[in-house]
Amino acid sequence: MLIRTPSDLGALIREQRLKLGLDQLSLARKAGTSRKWLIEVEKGKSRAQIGLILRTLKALGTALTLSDNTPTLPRRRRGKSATETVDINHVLESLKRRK
Amino acid sequence: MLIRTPSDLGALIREQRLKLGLDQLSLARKAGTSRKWLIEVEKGKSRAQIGLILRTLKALGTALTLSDNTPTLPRRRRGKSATETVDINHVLESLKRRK
DNA sequence: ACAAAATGTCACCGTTCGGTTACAATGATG
DNA sequence: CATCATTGTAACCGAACGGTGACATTTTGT
Repeated sequence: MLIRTPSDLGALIREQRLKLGLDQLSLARKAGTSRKWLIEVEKGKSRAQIGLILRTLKALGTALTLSDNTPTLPRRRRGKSATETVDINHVLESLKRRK
Repeated sequence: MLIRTPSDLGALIREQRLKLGLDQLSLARKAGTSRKWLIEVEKGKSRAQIGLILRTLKALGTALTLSDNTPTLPRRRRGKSATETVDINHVLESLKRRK
């Protein structure tokens, strides 16, 4: 998934945190930040510092890569097109959050 | 290439800027930042704001993606489950811990 | 070598940061 | 219901932010 806005990033951080079964305090400690900061970042804080962000991603076992956005020709998937995957974590997350 | 530190990011931004034949002032204007800020970012400023970073990357025609480095599970045979990347036991474990 | 362009450095300054601490709200479990 | 864990909110405050504009240095082209 492409990260184009701070909100995208916050959502992914939260998603990954929950995927690992960490609460905010645990992750904040692991990343060397404060829980307050993590809360704001997960909400999409646009002025958060890149250094803390990268430390947090590292604590989550992830890293960023740069994707060239130059218009590419549509590419055909190899094999069955049914390889479109379902994000089971996302599904479970949605179920948990239903009111 | 993986972006693990602010210096990694700065180097990539500079590289991409030069690749496009832009000078610092042009890119700064395009991204809605100042030249001073861009200079510091290209040098690896760790406290640069994520929002400005993302605007800059957009102006460069790029975006970020998240690469998951969590230890992967043993490979399975090719076929449907070959694309499965979720450790269901881990997920359930996580859910239990939420009590 | 010279001029022009690009890059780097500096001081000023209002704004915002992020850690800390405490407390409230939400939610899951029994 | 009561209890506990998790998440969200608030005020305080020294430190750093990022824009501006001027100047210095380096690189580029002729």
